[in-house]
Amino acid sequence: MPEREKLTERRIAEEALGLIDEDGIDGLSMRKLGQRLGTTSMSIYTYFTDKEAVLAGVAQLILSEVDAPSDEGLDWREVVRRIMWSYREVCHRHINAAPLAIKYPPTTPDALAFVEAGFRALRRAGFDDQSIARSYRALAAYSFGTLAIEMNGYYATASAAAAPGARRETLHAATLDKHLPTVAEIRPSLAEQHDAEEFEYGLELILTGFADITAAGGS
Amino acid sequence: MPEREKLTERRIAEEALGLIDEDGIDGLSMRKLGQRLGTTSMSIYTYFTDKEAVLAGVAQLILSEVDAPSDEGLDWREVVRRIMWSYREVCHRHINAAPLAIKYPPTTPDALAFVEAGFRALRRAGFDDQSIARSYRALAAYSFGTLAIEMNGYYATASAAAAPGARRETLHAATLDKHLPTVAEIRPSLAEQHDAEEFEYGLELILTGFADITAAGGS
DNA sequence: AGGGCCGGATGTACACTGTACGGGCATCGG
DNA sequence: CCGATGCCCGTACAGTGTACATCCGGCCCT
Repeated sequence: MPEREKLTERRIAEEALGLIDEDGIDGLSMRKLGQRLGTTSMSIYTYFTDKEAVLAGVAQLILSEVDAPSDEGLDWREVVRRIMWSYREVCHRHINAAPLAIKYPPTTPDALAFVEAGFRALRRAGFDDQSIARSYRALAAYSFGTLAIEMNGYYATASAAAAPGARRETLHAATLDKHLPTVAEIRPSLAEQHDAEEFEYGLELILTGFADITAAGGS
Repeated sequence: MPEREKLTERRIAEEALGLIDEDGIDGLSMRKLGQRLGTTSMSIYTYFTDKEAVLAGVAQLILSEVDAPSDEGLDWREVVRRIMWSYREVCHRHINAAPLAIKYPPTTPDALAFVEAGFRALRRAGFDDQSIARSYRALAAYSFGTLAIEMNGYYATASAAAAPGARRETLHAATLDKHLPTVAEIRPSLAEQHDAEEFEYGLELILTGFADITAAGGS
């Protein structure tokens, strides 16, 4: 009831993000969102065509939180590093909403700010258009994948007793892992990985690869 | 009606996959699945605790389709290449179900077969446990991210008129892209990328990085 | 000032979802 | 022959997204 502020596309997305932060992405229903805004679910449809559109709006919101460093006097590598780490930080802070940042590309100016910053840095470093596009794609792929792994505790569930929901065929760790000896051997090393370290490892690996591009002379 | 075959965890997962292939992941409902199996929705709960468990089962199913090359006489790079390309091919063939392959790690022996093959190849090439875990993670991250990008036509929607579902604030391409000049410049290059080529580019980049690990002597 | 209008907000209704619960069934061990 | 034990299914319930019709409040035009 206190929420009698005027309804706004922005405000709706913010409140939706709050709800997702608390209850997860499936916990967001139009009715709950309407209630949280002090109205009903149908009011939202004045500003968004769909529930999907609301989700896309939430994605824009969190993407706009990513740092967009001005590249004055910064090595292009450093600019990319800052963007990537900031992206990761933002998605971890809104971990429940992270799938949205993966699914919906940045489209609004605010959400595109960090992309612009990255592109500009690469351009100043002498990358041609195609190399920039390529690098963007590789970096996006890497961060998406990293998030996907870090989210559901990928390796945690992987190490758990297999086939969690299946009622039959629970494979006994001891006996059946002898059909997959190497998997059994490596599992512990997977479990004890540190997310941040591994993220850095892969990121630097990619940056090194890019450096070779520029060394080879761009196009 | 013709479907009076005995109900089975496997058969349920297969039929669910078929339904997802046709109608997408949201098009799968327990009722439709039951009907397709010749029974009702509730019968499924004898074999799976949840709808989620069914989805995890579908994931195992498609993961088990990935090639698991025997590494006899193959360079480890070639083994990894085959696995990665096969993984990509399988996920593209079941493009609607691909998010499941990302969300649920392989747990059943069949689904783990390709992981075992990859691990074995790396081990024979002299990678220690930690390096194998690292490489697995990096490769998984890359393929997940690649899929995420290739799935929803990431760059296609990115290039489309912005904020598709929002009723207000459609940003006019010409005028507002002057606030994001570099983005505007690069967009065409993004649009004309070829998925397979870019996948190969990134994959080879990663493999080269791994080679440096082994050259440096493993640990 | 009065009347028309129109866009934002909402109430109701419908088709559909996942699944808890309780009963029916056939098969098998005693 | 009698239980009993899995498999199967029918019903019921709470909750979902949203189409559609309605309402209300402020603006413009005459």
